[in-house]
Amino acid sequence: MTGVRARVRAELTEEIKAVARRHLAEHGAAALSLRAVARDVGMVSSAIYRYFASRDELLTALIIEAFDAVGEAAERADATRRRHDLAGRWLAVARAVRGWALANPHQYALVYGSPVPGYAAPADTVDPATRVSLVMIQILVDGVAAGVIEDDRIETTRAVRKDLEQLRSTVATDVPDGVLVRGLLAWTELFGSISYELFGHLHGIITDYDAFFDLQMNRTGRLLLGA
Amino acid sequence: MTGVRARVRAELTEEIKAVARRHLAEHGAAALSLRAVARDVGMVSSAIYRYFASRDELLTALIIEAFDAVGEAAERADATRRRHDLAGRWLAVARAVRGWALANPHQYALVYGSPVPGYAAPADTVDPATRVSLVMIQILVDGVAAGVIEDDRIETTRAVRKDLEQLRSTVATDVPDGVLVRGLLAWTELFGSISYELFGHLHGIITDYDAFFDLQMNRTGRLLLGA
DNA sequence: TGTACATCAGTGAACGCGCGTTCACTGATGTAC
DNA sequence: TGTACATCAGTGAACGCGCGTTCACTGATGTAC
Repeated sequence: MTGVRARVRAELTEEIKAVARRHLAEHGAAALSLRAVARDVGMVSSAIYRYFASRDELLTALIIEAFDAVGEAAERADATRRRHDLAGRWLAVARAVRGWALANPHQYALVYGSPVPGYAAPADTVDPATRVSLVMIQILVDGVAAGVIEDDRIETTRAVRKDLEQLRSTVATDVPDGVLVRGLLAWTELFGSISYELFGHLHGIITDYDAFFDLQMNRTGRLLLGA
Repeated sequence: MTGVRARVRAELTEEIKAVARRHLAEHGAAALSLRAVARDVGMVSSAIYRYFASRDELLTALIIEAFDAVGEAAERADATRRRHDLAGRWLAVARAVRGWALANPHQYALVYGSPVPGYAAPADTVDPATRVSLVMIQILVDGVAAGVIEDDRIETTRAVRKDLEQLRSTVATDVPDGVLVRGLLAWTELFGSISYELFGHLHGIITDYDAFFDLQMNRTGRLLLGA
């Protein structure tokens, strides 16, 4: 029967990724070693090369996985709220992203932290990366369609106007510039807050992280949705 | 004359730090190697141990330097504006921090990016780390003293209230909770924006980074200072 | 002021480690006639 | 259906690399009498 070799191959590829994911979760991306992964899979180190052409290719697979995981978490959280409950959706998504980050700090650092030295992300990682942002953009699109989110005037350069136009034409039909900018601001605020907490900059300042995060995201949500 | 040995020692310590700083700037913290630094200083690798007890100690020195540098950049920028020009001060400080980050991306990543694997920051790094935040807190303190910044109501837990009280009692006398929270939000927004840009997440979305940053920080400033 | 001793900087070799990647190979699994 | 050949997975040894840290040592610089 054709395909049995292919199936075993697919299974082993998955197993290697699973072990690599565990190593990443435990020791971080910089410490991810092909040899160590091979040892844990029960292979000799050179055998990994039948499945991944290099360490970078394995890293790329993990990055795609991480983007997918956080994207899925955001989508699921978004789906738990009614479509017109924009504030609720925003908070749910924000909490979901933070929850995923706290549960998978090294994965979070891999995709949203400082770049891995010597690694350049290939084009394959672009699409999975956008998945999570599409969730938030959809909140904006829905809000604008329902007439609930108001635009406001912004002053900026022609280049930025063009960037926003470009962004709108690909994913955010009908969302005006002012709203788009607020969206991007909320977005960086979300990742800024999570990074600040996760990378230890609130240590000694805030003790009740959960409540503080909600407080911040509620404010950000009001900024995002209110005029 | 006593002290000549000490002076030479101090000079060499500085030289080692300078070379290490250059290596950090060029290759990042993870790639910082005692042996490579020693080579560039013109010493045998073991000689470094007369000056720094370990690689971690050298890293600590670089972290302190980086915090000091960004703190000083913020202070200088702050001093260029009139004391009562709160919005101007905020934008100047924000631009200064970003400017420093763009000029020294690896240093920025060292202190504000994902933690260096296997390195735990010692207590010595806490004081230099706060220097830059003190600049912004002073803007809030001045604004409150001048009666320009208004408080607003926040809903949160007792634990967060206590955290804010603690923060106020050490550095931000008379700044009410609502303003403190807005300050922290602006702060994470600033570092979130810089990290987002520096770590490549705006790539393909924004081309005019300077204008986009100003746009964001102007908004953040209004949120911070307006009620 | 001159000498005896202590302090310290820098040397060079070594320890022990782990890494990514290549390569010639064995043996099993699939494919074509 | 059975045989000959091609494909592929996995092996084991090796290459060449660089790292942090330790240690016994030499020789120069300071200090005390």
